[in-house]
Amino acid sequence: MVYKFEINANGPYNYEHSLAFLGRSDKEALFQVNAGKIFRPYACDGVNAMLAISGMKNGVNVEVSSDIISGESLEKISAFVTEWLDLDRDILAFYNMAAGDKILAPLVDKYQGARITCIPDFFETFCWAIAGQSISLHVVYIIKQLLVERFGEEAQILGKRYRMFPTPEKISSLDTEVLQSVKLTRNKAVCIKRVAEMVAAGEISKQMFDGVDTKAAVKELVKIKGIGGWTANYVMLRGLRRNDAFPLGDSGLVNALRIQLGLDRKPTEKEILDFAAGWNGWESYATFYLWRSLL
DNA sequence: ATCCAGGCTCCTG
DNA sequence: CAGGAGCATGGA
Repeated sequence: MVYKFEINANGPYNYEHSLAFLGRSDKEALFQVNAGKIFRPYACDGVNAMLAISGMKNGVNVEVSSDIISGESLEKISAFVTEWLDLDRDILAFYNMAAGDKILAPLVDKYQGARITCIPDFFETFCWAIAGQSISLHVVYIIKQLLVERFGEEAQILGKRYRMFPTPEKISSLDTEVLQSVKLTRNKAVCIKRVAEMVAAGEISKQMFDGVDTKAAVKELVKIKGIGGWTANYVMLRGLRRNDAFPLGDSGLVNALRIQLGLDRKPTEKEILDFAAGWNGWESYATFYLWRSLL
């Protein structure tokens, strides 16, 4: 059966920007972009379905194909898509701030309606961020593919088999040597295993950071060996959907700024903080729009 | 070949 | 405390 519903974004939204970001790699393991539609196998709490997402004015259409599905499950799927594409965030305040900023003004004009592509799964966010330290995006996609293929659980959807992102329980059960075999450095393998243990044991969770400001949350996360300022802020940005996460030193951020400002060298961290002085509270979206400028 | 990728730890002076 | 090597891998 196919169930259809719409999700309206909270404020400006242009689906084309979601497509551009989601379709940036042909190595993506968890979903597919094809002819303007996003196809994603979904398996959660015993509900298996294929999602087909397409754009509409200021929102998306979602088609859910599944053998059986409850209204409650459809609501969960709606919440999942909303979180993934960041459809519920009120971004008008960001636009108001950006309009007066010499770096951001042209970007919000050019990429009107672009929203951060978030990562709804808390553990997956960590894996992506940790794996992505100091290597090119291309290689992170390869690592993600290996993680999913080798350690992800299978889900049966409409007669076909798909693999989901590995659970923290599964990853925590692996020897670090095994984890290293998916092109992770030893430190990254140890760190991912540790985070897997912590998530599986409930020592860290999204809910735990409810009401905790971003700087304090970052301070907690960097206590974990292998997680530094960049990784913690990245998790805050894409996983916990904070407005004010700022992955300083991020190579994409640095390069985008260099290009936007026409510099013949990379801006220093001090200079970046200076540029960002007026972004107060919207560093996440500022960073994402700069990333968007590199696609 | 050499350098750099959406970094972090550890060691040195 | 700043500075630099080492880590894994693939692309330019």
